[in-house]
Amino acid sequence: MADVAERAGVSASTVSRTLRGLTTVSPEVRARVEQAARELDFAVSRQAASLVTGRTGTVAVLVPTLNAWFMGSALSSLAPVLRAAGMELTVYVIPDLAERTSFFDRLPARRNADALLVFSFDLTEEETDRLDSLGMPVIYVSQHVDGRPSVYVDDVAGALHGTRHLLNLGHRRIAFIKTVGASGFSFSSNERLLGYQQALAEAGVPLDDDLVAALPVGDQRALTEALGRLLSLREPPTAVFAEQDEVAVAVIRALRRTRIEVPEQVSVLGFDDQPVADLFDLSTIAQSPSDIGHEAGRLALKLIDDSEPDHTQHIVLPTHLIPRATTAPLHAGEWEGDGGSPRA
Amino acid sequence: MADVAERAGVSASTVSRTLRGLTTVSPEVRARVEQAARELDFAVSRQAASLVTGRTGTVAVLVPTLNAWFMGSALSSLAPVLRAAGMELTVYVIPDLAERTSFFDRLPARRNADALLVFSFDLTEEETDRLDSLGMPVIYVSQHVDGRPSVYVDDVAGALHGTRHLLNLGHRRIAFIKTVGASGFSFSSNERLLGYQQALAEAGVPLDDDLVAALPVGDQRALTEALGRLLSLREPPTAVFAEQDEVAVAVIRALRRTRIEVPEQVSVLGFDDQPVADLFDLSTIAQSPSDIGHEAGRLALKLIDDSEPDHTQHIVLPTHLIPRATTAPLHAGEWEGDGGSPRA
DNA sequence: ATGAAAGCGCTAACAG
DNA sequence: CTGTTAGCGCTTTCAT
Repeated sequence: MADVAERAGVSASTVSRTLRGLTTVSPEVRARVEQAARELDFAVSRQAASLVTGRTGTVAVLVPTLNAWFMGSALSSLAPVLRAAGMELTVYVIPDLAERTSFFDRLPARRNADALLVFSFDLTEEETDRLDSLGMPVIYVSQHVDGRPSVYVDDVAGALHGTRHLLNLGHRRIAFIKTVGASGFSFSSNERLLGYQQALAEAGVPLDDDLVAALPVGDQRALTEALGRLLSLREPPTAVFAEQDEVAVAVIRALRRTRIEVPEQVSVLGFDDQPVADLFDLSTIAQSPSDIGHEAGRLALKLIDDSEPDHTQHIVLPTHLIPRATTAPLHAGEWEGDGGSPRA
Repeated sequence: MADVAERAGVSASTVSRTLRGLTTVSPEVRARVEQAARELDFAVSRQAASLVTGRTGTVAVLVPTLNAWFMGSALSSLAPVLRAAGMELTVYVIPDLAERTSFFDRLPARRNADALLVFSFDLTEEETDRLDSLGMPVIYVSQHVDGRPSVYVDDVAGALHGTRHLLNLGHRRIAFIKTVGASGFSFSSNERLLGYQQALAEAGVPLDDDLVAALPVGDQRALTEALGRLLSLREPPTAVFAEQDEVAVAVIRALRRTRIEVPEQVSVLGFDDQPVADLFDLSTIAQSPSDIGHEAGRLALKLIDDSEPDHTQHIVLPTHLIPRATTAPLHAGEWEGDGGSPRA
């Protein structure tokens, strides 16, 4: 910066003021400085700047993985929001318990970011408390944490609408497949199960624990077993609501492999509306991770600027049903429904 | 840090030495300092440290998007490599031309990272030159750039093997579907086309431009049109080699919609081995983005430490054919092949 | 093995 | 509107 100052024939302060866009610089001086800076390919060192401002110009995100549709979409739309505000994005990927422990132990984000966005983790209260000690706004994304700012979709309503859709099609025996994350990571499972149960209750359909399965996403064997359990019930389900599209697709493939037709004999409904849902013509509950990312970014910027950190913000985004080809009226199929005609 | 020093009853220098793991600290003092640091939840400010060391402790990556299988996998495996070395990961997402221009204009990474990893961009020579001026190692990932360190898979060999596989199955009319990225971003298209052509040449099969189509990924309409062109050729292809799994899957869906059986009538081969390939039982050429990410990370760390930046490193990773259910011998189908029996 | 002192590059008062 | 001065929190000589 001294070089630029010398070249422009001004003091370092003036260069600083110019480069930060302060208005208290005369046009001609500004021009000289900008030219000098350009000629020298000068860029301000965030390091040095933040040393004195106390702000790092960086937003950190904590994610379980980057290798997932949700994270990819959310971060892809979070990034431009930050960029537009001149902020950098640094990413902490915490794929397993060991890394998780180490992260919460050392809190490397401390002093190295102005805000932290925590994605999709099912945190213990201890961990949340620990994050409170970070000395920066912490925003919880895709999860509701009481008393802390969060951005998430209304999972209960989503699952409620999905289940209603199946009920409206005449289904009464509706299975629900929960996803249990590996090593303590969880998604919005519980909320979605709640929505499912709520819909059944309001329709007067009795809950049946046998219809609820929980399995790790991507575990083919567990899925097959769970499906086997469902199909061998005295009253097997005529519809399956999977809490994630990926699982729904696996269900479809497994059923078709057994020559059980979807949706003629069993309807299948997913949740997410990932690209794969379209490829499989999967009916599903759509959520928009890019909206989530966008909102989370805006909220982060706001909280960074806010001097009043008291008013806890909750941003709840909507979901909506995308009816495609894997859900159909009960009687359209030939499976034995309540009153339908049995089949060989 | 002064607080820690006071609490441990030592000087700031000693705290610094301890926290950086230097050996020149007596065990007892080390213990005192570590305890004090822990009690005060102290974390070193990278900002202040880098001001004097000249190193930021950060690796930057430049990606066109995060919303893609390749990036997600690569970054998910890059991250732990950096973490293990105590480095942070900052991400620049450049989704469009405007952001691209602005990035190369301002080069925000300057002075704010110790190395830059450039993913999957088809850079102009001007841009590459500009990056050279960054004053840090720049590593090109998933692309070969002459004279600069890069990490990529052998696309030529991959496409060569894929095409050979189809040739070995008896196919002679093999279409190739290239992908053209939006707004100047390109993937390894050209290399793959080259491998395809090479395989045909070595088998003595004449090249036919009519069999090569180029379309933007995700453009349903363009795909349908391209397919229409292929299917209305005097000698239509009996196999389609798509340069990306996503396109291959779209091809399969389009063909089946028209009641053209895959692979009985037309074989389809992809490239990548994304999860969706497995879901569609797609034969494909596998590449491993996680290996790429891993190697890129290691290379970055190495170049950061190296004082000798002369020996340009190129890391070329292998691909391999994953034969699944969408490629089959020519005569297994009923389409009119060269000598096959025509069908109604 | 430890401490004292200097200074990394910048911004924030404060003068003028 | 611009320059001067004093640090921000750390690492690094250089002593001891």
